[in-house]
Amino acid sequence: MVVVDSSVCAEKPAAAEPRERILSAAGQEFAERGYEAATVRDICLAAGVNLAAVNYYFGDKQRLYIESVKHAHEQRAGQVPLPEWTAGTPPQRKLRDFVGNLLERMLGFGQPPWQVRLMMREVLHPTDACRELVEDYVRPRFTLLVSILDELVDGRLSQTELRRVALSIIGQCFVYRAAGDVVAMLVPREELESHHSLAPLADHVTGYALAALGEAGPLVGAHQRIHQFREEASP
Amino acid sequence: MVVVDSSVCAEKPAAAEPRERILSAAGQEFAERGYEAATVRDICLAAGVNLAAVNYYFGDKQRLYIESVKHAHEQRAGQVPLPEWTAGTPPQRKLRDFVGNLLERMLGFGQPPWQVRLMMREVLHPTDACRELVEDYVRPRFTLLVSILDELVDGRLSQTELRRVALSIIGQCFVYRAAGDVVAMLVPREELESHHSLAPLADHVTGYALAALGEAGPLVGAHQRIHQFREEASP
DNA sequence: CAGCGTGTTAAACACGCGTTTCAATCAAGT
DNA sequence: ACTTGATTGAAACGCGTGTTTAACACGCTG
Repeated sequence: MVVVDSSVCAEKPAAAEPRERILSAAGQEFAERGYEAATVRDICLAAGVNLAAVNYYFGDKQRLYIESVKHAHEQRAGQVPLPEWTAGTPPQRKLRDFVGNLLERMLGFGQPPWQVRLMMREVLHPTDACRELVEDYVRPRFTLLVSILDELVDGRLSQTELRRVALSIIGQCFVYRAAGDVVAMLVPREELESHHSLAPLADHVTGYALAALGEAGPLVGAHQRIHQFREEASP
Repeated sequence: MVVVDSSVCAEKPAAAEPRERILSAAGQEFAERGYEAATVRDICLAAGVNLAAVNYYFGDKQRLYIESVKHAHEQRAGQVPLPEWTAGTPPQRKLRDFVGNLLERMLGFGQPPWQVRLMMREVLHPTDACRELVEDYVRPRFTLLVSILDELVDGRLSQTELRRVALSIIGQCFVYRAAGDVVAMLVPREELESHHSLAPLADHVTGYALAALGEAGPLVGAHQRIHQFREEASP
């Protein structure tokens, strides 16, 4: 009967602690087992709170799920901000930065892996609560990528074609995260590391795109060429 | 207590009917709702059989799931066979055929969409039962693609680089199926059709790869160029 | 101190699930 | 026609789930 919204908790940082713990535990459980298979009991056990807490703070399981997805996204969003570009930054460099940024967020080095996994579930089977997440978060990034590509080809491709190229770039990054387990079965063990480390992947995807767009030489025999667009000391 | 295996049903085509119906209904339910959310009751209701039938034919829910995944795969496998190539077929043509074939299987035109959706779930979260599916089915295709690419660049790329390119190609096709709903949110309504129809997509992916590998001109201003590699009358 | 709201706890509830049971039915074999 | 085994039918059983309840502990206010 007691209605609790986030603004109340923002005023009381001491009381916000169990709420945070529940959100974190719920995110992990939902990401690992899926919505149906994850149980409120396990979540509360992992969070170290009583079974009734989830109902007290969130009302029911579904609203807990929605909040945990948002929570995971908000944590992720601030962690890997886009680099700052000056007016003179060449589009090739922007593209490399964007791809590196995208891969860093998707493969999530040094960050808890369940956050992305949770969002991947939403991508595969969107729920009402998270369509807004696409609007607020995914679309701006997508639009940015399209504009970078537009600058790169200097208006020589239509918007339709630009979107296709953008989806090609995203798809190449996407497959490593979404189908990561299958990828791990397909490539030799010793090669896996290079397939899942950031810089070689980003170089490959960027070089692949630049070559396809005629903004760089073909991939064949051009292994090191795009290194000029890479910042050496990554943050 | 009664053990029933498929060989027995193969001898009695009349008795094989309910088994097939259950498999089909189960595949649909599992694909739509996921393993946990799908209920045996709904499956039996949709199949028009009694609740006890699933236990009689398959033992329990898990074995029904495994069998339904295999069943969906086997149906799919025979439906879209790879085209026959002669010794003189150029690798560009092979690549275009392969990509078209991959997209046709993934986007599944004119075929029940739940079969692919079911397998997508497995790709995202592989279960024990379906790792063999990767070995028997995915790996041969992947190896074939790598060999086509190898023939295309005539040994000028290492196996590691070839695998990366292969994954890039697969990723581009993959994203349209796995993240199809999100893609639908990102591109304008009227453009959706062209993004989800086979020939333009296959042309784009193939052209993108050929351009990146230096086997064709860049995408910019080369809209129609790869049509020479496309068979006009697709089966 | 009494009153009250906030947070927490343990126990219980109602429901839907996978699974089992057992009798009824059907199709041959002899 | 009777027997036998395979198949189907309806009902029930446990069990685990999400959710609710009511009692309790604490801190603050008047």
